[in-house]
Amino acid sequence: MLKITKKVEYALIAISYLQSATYNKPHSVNTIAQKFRIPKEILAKAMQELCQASLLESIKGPHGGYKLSKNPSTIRMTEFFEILEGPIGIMDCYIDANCEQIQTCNIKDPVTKVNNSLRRVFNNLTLADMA
Amino acid sequence: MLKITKKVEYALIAISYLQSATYNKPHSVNTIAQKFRIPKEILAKAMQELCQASLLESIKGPHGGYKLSKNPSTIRMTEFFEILEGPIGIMDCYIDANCEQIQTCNIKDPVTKVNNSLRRVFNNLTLADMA
DNA sequence: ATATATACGATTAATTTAGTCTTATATATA
DNA sequence: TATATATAAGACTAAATTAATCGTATATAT
Repeated sequence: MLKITKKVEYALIAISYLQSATYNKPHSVNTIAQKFRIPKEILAKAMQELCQASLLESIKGPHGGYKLSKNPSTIRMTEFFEILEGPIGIMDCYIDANCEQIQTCNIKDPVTKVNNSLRRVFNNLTLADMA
Repeated sequence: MLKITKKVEYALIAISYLQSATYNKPHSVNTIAQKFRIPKEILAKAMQELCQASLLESIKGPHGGYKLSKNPSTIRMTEFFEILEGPIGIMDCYIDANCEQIQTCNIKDPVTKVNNSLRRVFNNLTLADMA
């Protein structure tokens, strides 16, 4: 119930590690994956997405890897989650306006309120809180 | 991201309906399923579980169905969710203490804090808020 | 050149969720 | 008392999502 995906979990582990590790030195996906015994391919994909969103900086080649490119305390968890998995919400209708049952739906308003509450929780948490 | 299941969604629809409908009269799964165009079997299963947890009262036979057996404003969403889907938490380790990576896990504490925040949100919402 | 790293897409496997089907039991009422 | 309507419960199938793997291209330090 209300689970995050492994991709997000692995990304959190990596970000937490980057915060505790040497700041100016890049850390490779291989290193992190081995250290925490997580599949490197999934982590790699997450890191690429975070890089595209410019939360991370990537350095290619030997001794390369990823570095934090922003202060984690400035990144809200909402943003982090949504880069990796799209909008936060307990039901899809929050975005998917194509729901045919939208007229008869009797829980639209409360669901919106719950979504807002959830977003409030994750707006008040930053990546720095995950370290 | 952080979605509820259809079972929970359908149960919310039904509970919301029961709150707006005649209180002392039972309402059948068939009626509710047709009214909101949702699959009756899934709804039926949810209703049975809520009945076992004595949130609902069931009346068998013709003119039977389900009635609310408690004031919805006294039922926390936490309780409601957990009857239908088990413990709330963004990761399984909250309950599943068998995780082999628990020693090396560097996000255990923050994840616990997030879980607590989530539970706080749903502790402060009651079923009455969903009507 | 070579080894190490990211980038990205395709594919497969596993798990979870959603939905259907079947049978049993209770009961109102014609 | 037969019948139709309802819940109870579990088995089963289908669909969708998630997790994991594989392959190939590109960049770059040494």
